[in-house]
Amino acid sequence: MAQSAVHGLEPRKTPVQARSTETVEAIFEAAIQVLLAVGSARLTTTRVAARAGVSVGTLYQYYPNKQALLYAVLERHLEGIFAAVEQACRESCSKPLAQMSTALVDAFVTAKLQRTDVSKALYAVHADLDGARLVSRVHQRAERAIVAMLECVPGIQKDTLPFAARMLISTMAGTARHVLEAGASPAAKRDLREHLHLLCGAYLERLAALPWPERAPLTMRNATPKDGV
Amino acid sequence: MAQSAVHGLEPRKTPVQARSTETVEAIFEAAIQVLLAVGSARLTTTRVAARAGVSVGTLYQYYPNKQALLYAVLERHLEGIFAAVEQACRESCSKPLAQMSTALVDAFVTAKLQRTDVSKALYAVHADLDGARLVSRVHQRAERAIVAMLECVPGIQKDTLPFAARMLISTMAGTARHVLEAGASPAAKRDLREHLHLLCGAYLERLAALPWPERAPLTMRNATPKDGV
DNA sequence: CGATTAGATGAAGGAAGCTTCAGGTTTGGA
DNA sequence: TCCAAACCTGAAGCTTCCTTCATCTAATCG
Repeated sequence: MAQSAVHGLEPRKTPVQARSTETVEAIFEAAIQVLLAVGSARLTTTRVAARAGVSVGTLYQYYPNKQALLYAVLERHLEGIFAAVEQACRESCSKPLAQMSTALVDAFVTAKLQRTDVSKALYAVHADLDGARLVSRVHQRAERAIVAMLECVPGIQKDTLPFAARMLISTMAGTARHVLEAGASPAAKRDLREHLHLLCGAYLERLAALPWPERAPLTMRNATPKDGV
Repeated sequence: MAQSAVHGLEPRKTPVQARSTETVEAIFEAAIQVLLAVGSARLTTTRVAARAGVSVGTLYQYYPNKQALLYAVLERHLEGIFAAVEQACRESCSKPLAQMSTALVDAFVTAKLQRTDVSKALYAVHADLDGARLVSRVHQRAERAIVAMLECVPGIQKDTLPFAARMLISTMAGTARHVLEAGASPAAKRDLREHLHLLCGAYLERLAALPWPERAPLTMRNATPKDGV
């Protein structure tokens, strides 16, 4: 279950009896509810506890502090999304490039837009926590999966793949965020998916068609002036 | 100077004498300094005032509250970046598609990565303030500029342009954010620029090559199953 | 050179909310 | 049944920080 690699955010105590297992889950769900109801800025531990039907003290028995609680929520959310991405990558390994792209985009978009409200609310949490570290950890797994998938493409430049994977992830994340923060109308959701198909498809095909350089790959160490695409 | 369209964030008093003009600027700069020094979460009005060499009371004479101050900082930052983008669009109107893409990417990347530390620190501010509204206002201007530029491309589907422009902006913003939050090494900066050239170039060329549909544009109302890119 | 306006001060009020802990209740096994 | 461990309670301590305002100094003008 992906050990939290951040100090001070580990659960304080692990539930033993069934009663407390339910309590912990109730607190977790309540955190999401409160997030949706009043937003990240006005989310307080007391409010979360009240919503969960327990007292604050109980909350602090399982989460050492407010951050830890929010961290757990964010973590589960991200895990869900990138698990979907990883699976799509695994399943598309032997397929043609265009289908890889489509599968990747569809997996991400579907997962990310499943619970529009939650996705949106969690952007604020991400900032509070300095979620960058968590995000980068989760992204890294997705990145590896994408690289593994793309390595199956014949003739592709392998050394560009890690950064290309990061580009794909951050492009999908960035555009989705934009759509979410703008309200995520049904039309926008549809457009997002279709344009991402175009965008990622075109990018990957161009990457695959890139000529093999003699000595200087795309990520070159020796500075030569850039001239055009 | 782009009237702040958000209530309660307007300056409380406008400097009249030269002395106070300097004070206001000092406070503004101090806010950035403190942001870089201790981060958004630990930025307090007292700290900012101290760094500016004035007392808290003075700060509150010009900024009605802490948010207003941070809003001003974020606003100037975004204005700077998207002014560069707008200019690039204006200058590339008659050029070929590939050069449009390159100019757009270069303008954005150069502006955004100019002050890596500031860009990075402001992500937290964006969240505190619900900067989404501000961002969308600034993005809208950039979007219009991009659309105007792309409309010069012969044979391109005009009705896809607004969303395409949003895709370009949010792609650039998303990938840049990723690079910034990962530390923005020189290598990553270089890769970002070059991959954005590939990505945006490929996307735009594909958009331009899109066949004109009979009745159903890309944003179609009647659901037909998707089959491949 | 007064009078008036602009600008600056910073101690203190006050709100908000995280976290603790001393003491109660429930559970489950012996 | 009885006890120890698990679990729960919630008032209160404590910290942090935003914001105000009565008061003081500096600039400007007739």
